[in-house]
Amino acid sequence: MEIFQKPTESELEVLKVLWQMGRATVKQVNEEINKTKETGYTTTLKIMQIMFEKGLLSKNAEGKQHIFEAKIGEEDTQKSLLNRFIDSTFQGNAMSLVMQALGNHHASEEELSELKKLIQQLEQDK
Amino acid sequence: MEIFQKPTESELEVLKVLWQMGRATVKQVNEEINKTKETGYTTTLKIMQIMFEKGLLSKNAEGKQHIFEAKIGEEDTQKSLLNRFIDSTFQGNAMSLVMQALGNHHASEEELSELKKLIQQLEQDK
DNA sequence: GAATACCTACGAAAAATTTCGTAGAAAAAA
DNA sequence: TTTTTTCTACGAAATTTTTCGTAGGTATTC
Repeated sequence: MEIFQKPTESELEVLKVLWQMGRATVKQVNEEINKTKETGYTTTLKIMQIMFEKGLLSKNAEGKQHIFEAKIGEEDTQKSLLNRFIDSTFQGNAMSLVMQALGNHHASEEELSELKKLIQQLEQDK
Repeated sequence: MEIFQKPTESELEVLKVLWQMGRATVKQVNEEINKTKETGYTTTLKIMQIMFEKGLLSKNAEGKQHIFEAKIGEEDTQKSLLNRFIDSTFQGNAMSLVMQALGNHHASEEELSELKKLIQQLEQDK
């Protein structure tokens, strides 16, 4: 599941919107992105066209407009980007990343107990 | 501790070497980088000069050569990059990143018990 | 002290990414 | 049917990042 090339920052923004909405027009994606950051319509369009060429998105003509969908899954992409990030920033030391993330971000009780469950599971799989 | 701008990929490579070596000449950094990826000496030099201008590195003339040092710490930088990464890739959901990292990477027993200790601590700090 | 080796400075080319203007096609409104 | 609106396509400019060639300076060697 390491086939696709790393999406750029802009591409990732588009993917996030599409993962959330499922399928959307350029206009919709652009509007969503504009909640965070001002960007022209044609800019978003261009990014999405490039992503289509790269195979990151699929297109579907519906009348004059095109409906886009992400062709790469959220989890897979996160996984792949996470691995890269661990290598590039944490020297491959995943545990160090885990500890830092846990230390810096507030975790609810539920989350902690879920985490404990996962750890137990990992311990059993020895 | 969010003052510095995000280092580029190349800059991060330089930082990694300097964090490991403490202080080093361009030549040393370049040699280290070349173990992974072929890069010309002047390329590395240029990157390091830019980093110096940005305040990411400090320089120290010693004879004709300059000794460089990282001015930003490894942990702080990791922390800052990690936050950005969680936002950009995991929608701000740190727990989701933790779970994925744990699931995908093998953890030793020691690491797991260290992790459990941290969790206990977090639970107490409620 | 001339030749050689070793470094840095600088600028500019190359590559990758992002942004946007303009043209033109399709649909909707008048 | 003409006008207006709404989209996409395309190309090119702008920006950012990376790469490298060349010039010039300092130390080392002969």
